[in-house]
Amino acid sequence: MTIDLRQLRYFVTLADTLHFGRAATLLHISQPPLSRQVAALEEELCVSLLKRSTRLVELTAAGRHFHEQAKRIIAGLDTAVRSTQAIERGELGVLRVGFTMAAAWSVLPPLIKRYSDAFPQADVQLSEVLPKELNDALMSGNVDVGIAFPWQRPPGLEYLAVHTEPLCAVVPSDHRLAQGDEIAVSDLAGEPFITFPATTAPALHELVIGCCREHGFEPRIRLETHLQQSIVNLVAEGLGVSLVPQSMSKMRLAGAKFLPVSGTRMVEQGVIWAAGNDSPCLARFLECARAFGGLA
Amino acid sequence: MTIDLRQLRYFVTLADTLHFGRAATLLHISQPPLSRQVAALEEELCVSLLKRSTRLVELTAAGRHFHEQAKRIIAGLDTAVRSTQAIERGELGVLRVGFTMAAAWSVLPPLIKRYSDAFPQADVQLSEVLPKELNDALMSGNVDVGIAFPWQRPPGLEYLAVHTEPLCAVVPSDHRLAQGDEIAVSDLAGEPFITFPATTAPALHELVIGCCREHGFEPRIRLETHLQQSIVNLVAEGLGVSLVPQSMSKMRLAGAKFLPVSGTRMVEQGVIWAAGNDSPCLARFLECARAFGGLA
DNA sequence: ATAAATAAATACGGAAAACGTATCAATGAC
DNA sequence: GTCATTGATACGTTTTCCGTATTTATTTAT
Repeated sequence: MTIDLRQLRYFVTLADTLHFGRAATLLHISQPPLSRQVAALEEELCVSLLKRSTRLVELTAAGRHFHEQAKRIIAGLDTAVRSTQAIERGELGVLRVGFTMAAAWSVLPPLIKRYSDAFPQADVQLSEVLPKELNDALMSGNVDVGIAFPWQRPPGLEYLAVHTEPLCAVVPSDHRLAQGDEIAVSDLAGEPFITFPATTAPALHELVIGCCREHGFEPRIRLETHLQQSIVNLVAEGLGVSLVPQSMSKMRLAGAKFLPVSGTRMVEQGVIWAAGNDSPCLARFLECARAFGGLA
Repeated sequence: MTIDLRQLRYFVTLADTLHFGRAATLLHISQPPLSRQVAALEEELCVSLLKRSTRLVELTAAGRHFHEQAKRIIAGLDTAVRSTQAIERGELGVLRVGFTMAAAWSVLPPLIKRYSDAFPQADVQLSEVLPKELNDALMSGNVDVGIAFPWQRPPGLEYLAVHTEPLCAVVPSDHRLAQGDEIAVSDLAGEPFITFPATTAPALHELVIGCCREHGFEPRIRLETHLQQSIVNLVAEGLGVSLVPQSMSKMRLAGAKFLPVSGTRMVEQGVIWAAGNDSPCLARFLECARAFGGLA
């Protein structure tokens, strides 16, 4: 089958006008090639599509059907071209985002909103990943971009910081420190600590411990929990205190009080992606991330 | 947009194999034209579909999408070709059949069954028409073929007989004639007649009256009814007798008895169509009708 | 590190296809 | 009966496309 799209276009115009001369004019060709191409199409189909007389051209039943089909095919190609171009521009497609819980409380929502507003046709697939799993997910191509606290990243992964914030303390509401407004890190010396788990979030874990050591004491770690957000729950139960990213204070919970802390280290969140990933959606997302980081 | 189906076919094969040389072999061309056509396609789309190195060819995100779309378009053309050919052969399409009530009791069911069995994909649209309306419906193209008793037909309409049957008498069950098995037409002389209506079924009306006159009496017409099948109902109520096509005796009804009648005229049923109607479904149907008439 | 091999792109000459002008044939109007 | 209209056909020209040969780049093997 050697049917040509040109033959379909010619036939559709002819079927629309039912006049070889006028159809040829619309197609910006002369009449003879139109006659020939349509005849060739009928030959290839082994179907007579038109009933011709020198005075009148009309479609056969098969011609009417093929007219509809040809229009559908041409329109389908047109939409295929448009959608393909939209995909290359990154306006259409899928962006798989892997985020950590710490990011979910801070930078994730506004960043995703910015991107989704800019590219409403892109399909954003969010999935929570454990920090230690993020690198693998990025390298294997299971996610396009990670949003997380930076950690050791293997060659081939790029990083861009988009957000920094201080740590803050969270203490039980009936704790003596809960009376004041702002505390120092050293005020927490001797308190039982509930920390981010070293196994799944080693970066945040070390940040908190390093912050304490910088201020002259070794934190007494009482609990670690695999679910980061339950740190606040455990504090509210009176089991200890913790240092968490300030954005977690949005999680208002009876029994827990968040306090600003002077002189803490900063928590940084950023986007991580595979350098070899040429997904157009990723490129557009990174533009958003750069702009977002610029105004932070 | 001057995209060519050949370019789609070339691209699909290339995307399937991800190897210019092997794809060219599958397409029975050499490698350079394949490179050129694919490059031309990308040029026309303004989209890079493939990431090439001299060692490795892979699809971009846009290329993966266009691959799917191109396959869909090519498959769509293929089915369009097949269905168009099926339409020309008369295997697919619509056949609009206009039938009269007399035909519905005799020739219509087996003829339609024969046709539907032979062409199960054809869509048969049955509609009852009054005999006097049939010619107009055929000439205007509202129906493709009529099944009816033959009547005056204008030039441009063709007719083919497919079925003949005798008339039979229908009398009330308690009528004196209901005792015997077969009667003569003249036995009905003097009986009140219920006939086919002269206005809507003039041909059958005249057949019955002519049959009586042939046997030496003028029927005393008591009733005519626009609904032909109600003739039997009225006979069952004891209002009179009638001569109807024998096939109507399939309509078993308490109170009415059908009796063979010797020496009646024959009722003929046939198909009627417009000579200029080149519907392939009609052509196939007429072949069925000819075969059906041949074995009757 | 160098050489060989592999794969895609490019150059160029010839073949095939498509187009346009001119013409023919058929049909309907005056 | 003549003319105008319309689609098909003939033929020369232009364009496009293909195939062979070559180039370029990258990977593998020595």
